[in-house]
Amino acid sequence: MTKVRVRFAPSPTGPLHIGGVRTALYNYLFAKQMGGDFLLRIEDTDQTRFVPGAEEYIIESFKWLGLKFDEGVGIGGEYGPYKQSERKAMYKDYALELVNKGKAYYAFDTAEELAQKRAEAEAEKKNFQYDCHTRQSLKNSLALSEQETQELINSGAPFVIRFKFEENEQIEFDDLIRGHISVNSSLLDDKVLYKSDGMPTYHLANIVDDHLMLISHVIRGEEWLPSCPLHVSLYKAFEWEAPKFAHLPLILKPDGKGKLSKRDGDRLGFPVFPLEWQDPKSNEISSGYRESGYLPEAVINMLALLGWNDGTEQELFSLQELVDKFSIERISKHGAKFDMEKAKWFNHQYLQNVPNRVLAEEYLKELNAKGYNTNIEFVESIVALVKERCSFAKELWDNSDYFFVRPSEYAEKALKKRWKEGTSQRMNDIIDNLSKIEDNKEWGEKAEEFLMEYIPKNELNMGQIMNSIRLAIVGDTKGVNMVEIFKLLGKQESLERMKIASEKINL
RNA sequence: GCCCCGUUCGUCUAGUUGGUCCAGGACGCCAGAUUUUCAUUCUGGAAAUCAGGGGUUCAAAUCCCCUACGGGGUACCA
Repeated sequence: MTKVRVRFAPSPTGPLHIGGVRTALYNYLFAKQMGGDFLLRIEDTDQTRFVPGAEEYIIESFKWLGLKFDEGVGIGGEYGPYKQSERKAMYKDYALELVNKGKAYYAFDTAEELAQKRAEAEAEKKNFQYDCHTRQSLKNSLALSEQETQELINSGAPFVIRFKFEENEQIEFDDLIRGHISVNSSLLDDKVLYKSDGMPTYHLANIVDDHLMLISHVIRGEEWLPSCPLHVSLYKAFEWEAPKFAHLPLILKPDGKGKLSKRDGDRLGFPVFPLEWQDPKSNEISSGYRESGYLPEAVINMLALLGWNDGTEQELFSLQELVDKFSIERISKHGAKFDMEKAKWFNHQYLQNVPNRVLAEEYLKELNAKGYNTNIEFVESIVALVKERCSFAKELWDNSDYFFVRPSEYAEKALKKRWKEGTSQRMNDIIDNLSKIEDNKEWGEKAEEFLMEYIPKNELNMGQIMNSIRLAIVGDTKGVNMVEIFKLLGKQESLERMKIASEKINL
């Protein structure tokens, strides 16, 4: 059996779409499971759509995700170059080979002429197609005499080379996900293989490169399924063995219809791209998973499960587990709507596994940037307490700001519920009593002990008093266990805040 | 329009060769418990007449056909 070699082949026309990331991931998982190679090829045959920075973006994205290529752009390898623009010279010979074999032909119709044909057809609610029914009436080497053709070429007239589909032939192939597919060739149009600018189209380049690079499996998005019969026919025309095909379902937008687009992310508030991207022309910024606080492991896990599962109820998989358990047969056939709530849940799961120290170091930087001077041990103990209530590291602050700042105001709702007539006086009495506790490490426990005794003794309501204290110290009804707050804040600060509240609210 | 692919809870899906599926899990939602609060966590609940209609069969989410709907394609773009 030949070695498994798969490729991810994006075109550098902008940031990498999350659907593309999933395609790459599935390629990676399959390759690694089979002990094969995973290559990165850049398909930049359309020079008009080139976007500066896109290629670097793609490479950086995979670096962040932790998916390593074995071969390709940025790595090298013995089947290079891996950028199609650098392979430009070789494609023409292959196109000509097909012409010589009678499998392709020259076409001299200009873009304008074809556009007009299409417009005419559309006016009649029909569809113009360059195919076996129309090609004899168009300007090409099939309709023209050999001499006319030669003269046109010699005169330097621009031409393209088109694939010539045979008439009424069943083109059959098997898709690893969808099974057997059969299409009649008469329905297919004679796709351009070689453009007038001297570049191949995707169709030609991808077949030639996959063949030369010994690609064994083509795993790509469903949008390629309609042109797969052409690809299969090309392999046949070249008399090459075709790779196996697997066409992945698309990722759809969460609401409404259609495939997930760049706009949906910004509209619905979740990233569509792995990394933040600024469009070089419009300067428009699109958010990225990395910048939004997602962990790469969570993104990978989430994406892997969007259209695939291992048949058990397991949902959390490490990359290695995915490699071990992945199977193309278990990929679903239909598109999947992106679910941002589930994405969030995945991140929550993974965030809990990040060591407190690591999170604390990150958080400390954020605190320093905010102007708070503190130490790593203190931050680490805070992280340990509030981590589980966060889905993202950036939520740490909202869940623990009170450890660093005194409340500047008291939440209105909480105030109404937790601070009644006479509470200030009660608070003052409690402060007096707590002041008597020795200021050391045990002060928090001692304070609790005191309150557990004091509250019932004075026939007070436990919740009411504890929550008044919480309101005084935190400024809201949120926060971790009161004793933990006492401990971390220390006696002085805790009592100070209670005093301030008692004076400020004064009820 | 034409071609291709698809269609199980709101969402992601399980359901491999038809029977133990009056359809299971997860996210989300709702309720209860725990927590002196909020969040977390735990327990429970609602939630798909398996797109609809015809077959085949003793038996169909599972096989066949039709319809509807959804998606993709229909460029000298990938």
